[in-house]
Amino acid sequence: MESSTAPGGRTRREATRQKLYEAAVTLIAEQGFSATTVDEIAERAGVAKGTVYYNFASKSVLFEELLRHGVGLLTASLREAVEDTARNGGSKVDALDAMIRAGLVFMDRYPSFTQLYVAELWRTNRAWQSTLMVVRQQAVAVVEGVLREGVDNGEFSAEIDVQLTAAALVGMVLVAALDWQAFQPERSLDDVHSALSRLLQGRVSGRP
Amino acid sequence: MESSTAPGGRTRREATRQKLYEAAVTLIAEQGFSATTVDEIAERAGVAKGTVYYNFASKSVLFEELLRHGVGLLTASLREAVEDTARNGGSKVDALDAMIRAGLVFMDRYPSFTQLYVAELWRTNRAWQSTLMVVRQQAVAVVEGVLREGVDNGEFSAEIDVQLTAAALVGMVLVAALDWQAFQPERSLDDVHSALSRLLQGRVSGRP
DNA sequence: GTTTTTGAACTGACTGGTCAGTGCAAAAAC
DNA sequence: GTTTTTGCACTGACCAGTCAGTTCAAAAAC
Repeated sequence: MESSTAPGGRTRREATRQKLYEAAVTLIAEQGFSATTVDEIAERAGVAKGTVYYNFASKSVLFEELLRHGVGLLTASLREAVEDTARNGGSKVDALDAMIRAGLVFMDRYPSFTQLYVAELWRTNRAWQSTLMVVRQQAVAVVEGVLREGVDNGEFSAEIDVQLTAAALVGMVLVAALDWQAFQPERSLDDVHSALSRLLQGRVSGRP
Repeated sequence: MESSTAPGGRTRREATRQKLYEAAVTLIAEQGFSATTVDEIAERAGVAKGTVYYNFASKSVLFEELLRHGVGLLTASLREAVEDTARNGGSKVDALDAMIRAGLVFMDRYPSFTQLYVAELWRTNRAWQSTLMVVRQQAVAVVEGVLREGVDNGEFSAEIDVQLTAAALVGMVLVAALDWQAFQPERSLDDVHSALSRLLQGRVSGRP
């Protein structure tokens, strides 16, 4: 049994799954999981309904794998940003700043995924609740790690609450990015980034 | 023929609507709008399904009025916080800090509403989209107002981006509060408040 | 020849919304 | 002060439509 590979090295099946992810992510971001029908997903992906069920056990499973896939990309991107600053001898604040930028870039590239993620994260009593917890923790842990290292090396106050501060930072970026997209999409990524940098470094009050 | 008033002076109808709001808010926060059935709402409120439609034109209308109701409470609370600090001769940073606290208190008291609001705010193509925009703006405008006044009186740097900064601040509080509730509910409100204060005032890096 | 996809038909559970009818307390009629 | 009327608030069985998931024979892709 050998899975034939398409030009890109992906199997045919993977290509189909990718199309289904892309179709599902925009539809679910717009309408929510329950309001999105499997027929719609299949139609937008340009495949037959039977194909959806050939590739995924159920609508929920498709969604769960989509979540894992997307957060995996984000986490990898955050980690890369941290490693880059470390390689260049940057401080921990630089690492946080690089992560803010990486987050903004991700949300700029995958706005639908971001919407969908925010919309589902704090729900309770849903089938994919545990999946969501796991992937969330993967991403937030990267931020927490940098904060902790900063505390250890004395760059950050020992009194900061790592967990809460990480959550607040993530929220800051998340909501600013969503507002940017929704209400002033003409702004550049650099604009948004510098506004958030300023806030991070406490340069809101006072001068320089 | 007079509309009978209950002990509190509220009409019977208003009492019923309140019960429906309360039932709807928790169910929709948990499951989302589409996944919540009118039958469920009626059952939890302890009324018949027909009563829902006697009091609201449709499921969507019930939801829209619920949104207006909830954000109205939040906005009032934020305004009050600002006025209190102004009365006591506080600075604009004090006003921001008071709003952070007011936001946390609100989210502590109405966690379900907060969940539901976040989950629906950035969706597109939904019936209540415009309602949501309006109420969001009411709330965010209070924050923007304080920032603008701070810039005018020189307390804040003239270079801050009022709109983006307001959004980021709101996001910071929102996400920190949701994470607090979801992942470490044992923490006190003061704990969370001081972590956010620290971040607001740029006391993360460095010492005191 | 094996894997994957197609597409249409079907099922059975569920859902938003409807509507004829009920209960009841205040008002009107007597 | 008793009887009758009024209309608001509520009820719950019912209906027409929708959707996730199944099935499968045939075709296409590899």
